[in-house]
Amino acid sequence: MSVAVSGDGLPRQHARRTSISEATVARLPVYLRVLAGFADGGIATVSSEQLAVAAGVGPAKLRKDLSHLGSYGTRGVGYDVDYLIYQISRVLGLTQHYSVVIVGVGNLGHALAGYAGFGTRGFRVAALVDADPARVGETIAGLEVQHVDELETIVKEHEVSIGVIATPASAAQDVCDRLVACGVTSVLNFAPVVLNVPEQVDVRKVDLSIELQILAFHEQRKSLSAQAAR
Amino acid sequence: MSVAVSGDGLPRQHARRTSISEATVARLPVYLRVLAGFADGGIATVSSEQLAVAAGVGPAKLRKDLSHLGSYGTRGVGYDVDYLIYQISRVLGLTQHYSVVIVGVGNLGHALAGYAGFGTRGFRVAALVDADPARVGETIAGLEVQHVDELETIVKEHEVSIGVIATPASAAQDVCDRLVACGVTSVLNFAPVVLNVPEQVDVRKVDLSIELQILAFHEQRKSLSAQAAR
DNA sequence: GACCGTTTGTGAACTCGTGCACAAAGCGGT
DNA sequence: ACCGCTTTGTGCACGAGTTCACAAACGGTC
Repeated sequence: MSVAVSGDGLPRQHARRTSISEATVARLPVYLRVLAGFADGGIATVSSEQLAVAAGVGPAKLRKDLSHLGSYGTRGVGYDVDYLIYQISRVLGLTQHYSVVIVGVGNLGHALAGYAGFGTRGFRVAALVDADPARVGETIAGLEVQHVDELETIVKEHEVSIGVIATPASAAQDVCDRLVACGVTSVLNFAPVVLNVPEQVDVRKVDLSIELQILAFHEQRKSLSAQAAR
Repeated sequence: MSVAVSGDGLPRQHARRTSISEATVARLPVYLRVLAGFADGGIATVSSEQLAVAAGVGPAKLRKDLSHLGSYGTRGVGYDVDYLIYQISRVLGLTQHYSVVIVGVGNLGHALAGYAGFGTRGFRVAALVDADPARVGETIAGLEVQHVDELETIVKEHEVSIGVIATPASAAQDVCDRLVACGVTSVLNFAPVVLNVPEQVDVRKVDLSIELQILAFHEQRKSLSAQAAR
């Protein structure tokens, strides 16, 4: 596998040596979690078959995914669990540390602040902020809630790279703009709006309402086909 | 279990005659929300261009998506907002009512119970259950928390069709099995595990940890390419 | 060292989703 | 009734992602 030779002098911002597709990147964290489970169970080696079953994908897809980040398996044997964990962590960038700021400390913000997933694997919640003065000063999960006016200061001081938006829909775009303005380039959005951001900023959205509606569609499809079969 | 394992090359594709692709279905709720905003603003007609911008997709993709559910636009004019809302709602199955049970009333369960998105558009939270006896009896968002042992009774009585799993990872598969056993065919999973379910059951997962790790990957990619440009 | 069963890594075919470009279709003005 | 402007719906080409199938590679055994 050769490293991409950039012959174009054009300063295109992405599509450089990505070579790892978005679909693969979305699955790597799953593999990582499954592997961590194997490691805890004292298993030193896994085959693509075992890993695939545990991760809920096909063995071929799994092997192709892993092949995109190098040849780290041993033919006839499988993959060394610890080594694979290290490699995936490295590719995902989890060997670095990322500071996260959570904006909006409503029901959801509370839950997020207490979520253990943030603490693990290189993520650290640097601050919690809210626009409601009544909430400022409250301590949640060992952090004191600060006012949203402090946002710029906080981002600069803690070198925040990831912003989590857990505000009402009406405030989300404004908060997002402010985050982007002070240099945040990754946003995780829980508000039910489509955020408008410059090209270099990555936004991932988590939207319960949408998930429910997708499930509703399939529910209807199933009940319709059951009816048709009658 | 019944999940395809080694050898059998049977593709577990659950689509029978879905003339609407999964990718399109995932976008329809977004269109619906944007359209609702237009309707609130008193706008009666929108072009694919306007809708596309507001929904964050390309105009061609939007038109193709809408064409999959019929020809509901008028050439030279655009789409009637109210009529399109009705048609998308119908296709998504939102004209029916769905009962939801939320399992696990920790931080996240609390937030979900209070989430307004459940109340709207045909979804009703029928019950909240938890395994912790200390939590049983507590009232959240107007609902009394019941013990998880009541799960089967609740599902039968309220004709629950959608189960939301907000338990710790260790309990998720067990809860899921019980939901499936009493007839639930759609599951929204917040626990960080890969659920094993029979073919006819749809599972959608929401996983904060995975989203963060995907963002981390892109953060790293951006910082690396910035370094290379130097 | 050669053989054997196992498992990886990957070319190749195939499916699915996206973007382009344009003809068909409607509306309003003359 | 015609013309010109606007916008939809869609055929087509392209690219991304998935699955298949198999040769190459490896450890263990004789």
